[in-house]
Amino acid sequence: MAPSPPEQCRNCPMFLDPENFCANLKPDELAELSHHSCLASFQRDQAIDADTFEEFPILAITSGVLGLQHLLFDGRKTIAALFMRGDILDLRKSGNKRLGVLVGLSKVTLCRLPPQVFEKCLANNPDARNQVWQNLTDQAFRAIDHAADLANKQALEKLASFILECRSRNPRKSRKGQVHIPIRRRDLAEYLGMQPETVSRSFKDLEKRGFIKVLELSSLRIRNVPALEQIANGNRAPADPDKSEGAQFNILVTKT
Amino acid sequence: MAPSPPEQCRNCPMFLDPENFCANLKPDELAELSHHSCLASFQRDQAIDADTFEEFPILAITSGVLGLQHLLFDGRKTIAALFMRGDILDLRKSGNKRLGVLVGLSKVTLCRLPPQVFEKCLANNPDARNQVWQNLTDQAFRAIDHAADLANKQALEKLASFILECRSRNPRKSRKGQVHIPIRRRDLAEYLGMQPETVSRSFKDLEKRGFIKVLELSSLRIRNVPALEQIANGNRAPADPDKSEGAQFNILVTKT
DNA sequence: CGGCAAGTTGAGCCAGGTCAACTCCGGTGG
DNA sequence: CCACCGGAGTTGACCTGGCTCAACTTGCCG
Repeated sequence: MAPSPPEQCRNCPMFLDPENFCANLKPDELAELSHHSCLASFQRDQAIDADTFEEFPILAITSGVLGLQHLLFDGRKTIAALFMRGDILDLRKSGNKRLGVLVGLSKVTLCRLPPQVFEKCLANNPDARNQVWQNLTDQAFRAIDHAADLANKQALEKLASFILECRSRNPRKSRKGQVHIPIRRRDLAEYLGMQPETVSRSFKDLEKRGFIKVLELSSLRIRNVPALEQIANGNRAPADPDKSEGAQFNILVTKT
Repeated sequence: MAPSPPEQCRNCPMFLDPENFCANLKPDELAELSHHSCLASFQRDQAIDADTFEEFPILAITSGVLGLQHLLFDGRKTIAALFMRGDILDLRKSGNKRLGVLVGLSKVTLCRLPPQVFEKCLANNPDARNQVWQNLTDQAFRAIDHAADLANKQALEKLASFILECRSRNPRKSRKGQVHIPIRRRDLAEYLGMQPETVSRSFKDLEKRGFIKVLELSSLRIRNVPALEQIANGNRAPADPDKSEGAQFNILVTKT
C-alpha cells in the first residue's frame, strides 16, 4: 500500500509529465519498477558504456538530450538521432546491428530498467502499453521525417525544419515564438549532415531575411512562422514583407 | 476449434514466415484476426488512399515494397522509408504529423486490421506482442541507420550501404552473393537522396572497381563483400586487387 | 586575465546536381 | 515481321551549393 509515489520518482520530470508511461502506472507497479530501476547521469560528450546494456537494456530518458552517434572509417561523425525526455530505448537486440554510440549532448539523466519488470508492466497495464507503443511509433516517424529532411533538402531548409521540430517537441518552452535549441552548433551540424560553418551561415541567412532572431546560442525567437514553414517545405523564395526583392546574399552588413 | 489456419492466411507469405507475429498466433486468435481483416493489393506507383485509414489503420505488408513518399513544395520528391514483408504500420495518429504518402514501389499486398482486434491479440499473446514490438524497434533503428547514411555519406557509400541492406533484409534470395534490388533506379535515387544519373554512375563505378556485377536492373552479384563494407563505412580507397592504384575517375574507357 | 573551446567569416574548389541527348527495351499495331 | 512509341536508364558537359582550410572573434572557466 503506497499511495504516494516512491522517493526517486517524486520529482522526476518524466513522472510528472502525464504524457509518459510511468505517470500512468498504478502505485504498486511504480513502486516495483522504481525498486528495480537504476538511475544514471551523464555529462555532455560522455558516452554510455555498452557493458551495462546486458543487465539494464531499457533506457528511459528523464532529462537532457541523448544522441546516437555513428562514426565512419575516416572520422566523419553523424548524429543519427536525438532522444529527449520521455523517449524509451530498448537496446536488447541492438548488438546485432551496428548501432553506433549513445552520447550525451547535454547533461542527461536516465532511468534504466531490467526487461522483465518493464515487460510485466506492459503486459498488465494497457494504458502504459499504449503510451510506450505511442512513444515508439513517434520515434520511428521522427526518424523517418529526419531521413526525409536529410535526403533532399538544402542547408537552409534543413535548419528551418530543425527549428520547427524543436518548437513542436518542446511546446512548454516555446511560448511567444521563443524556441530553445538544446544542443551545440557542432552537434547540430552533425545531426543535420552539414558543417558547423554552414550551420552558422544558415542561421545568419535566416536572421538576415527577418524570419528569426537569434537571442543566444541556445535560444531564438521565430519572427515569421509561415515563412519558416515554407522554407522547411522546400519553397525556396517564400513571400517576405521585409525584404521582398533581390539578392538573398550579402549585399550590406551595416547593422546587426 | 480450428486446427488448420483460415483460408486467406494459408498461403500468405507473412503467415508462412515464423519471424512474423501472425505465425505465432493461436488458431482461434488467427481466425478472429483474419475474419476482421481486409486484404488489399496495390500496383506500382499506386498511392494508398488515406480515406480508408479511419477504419483499418493497421497495415501488415505481406509482399512487395511500399514506400513512404514526401513531396516538397517545388516538386522534389523523397522516399523517406521502405516497408517490406512483415512490416507493420500503425497509422492511427499519423494524421497529426505530416506523414507523406504511401505508394507501391512494386506490386504490394497488404492485410489491413482494425485496431481493436489487433490490440486484443497483443494484450493476450505475449509472443505476438514481442514479435510486433521487435518489428517496430527494427523499423525505428532502420530509419535511424538510413538517416545516418543520408547525413554524411557520398553517393558511392550510400549505394554500397543500400546494396548491403538489401542483402541482409532478404537473406533467402541472397545466396551465392546474389542480391535482389526490389525497386526501380528512380525510386532508389529518391530513397538515397540523389539523382537517377548519379545512381547509374555509382553502379558503374562499383562495377568498374570489380566489387559488384550488375546482372539485370533488379539483381546483381557481390564480388567483394569486404570491399563493399569498407566503402559503406566510409573508407574511400579500400584495398583492391584489380585496380590498386591511382585515379578512381575516368582515365580511359577503352574496354567495358 | 589568460587560455581554450566554440563559433564565425572569407576564399577557393569539387562532388554531385542539372540539362540535354542518346540508348535500350517491352508493348502495340499495321 | 518490322516500325513505332514511350518510359526507364545511361552518358556527357556544365555549373553551383556547400565542403574545406585557415584565420579570426567570442564566450566561458579557472
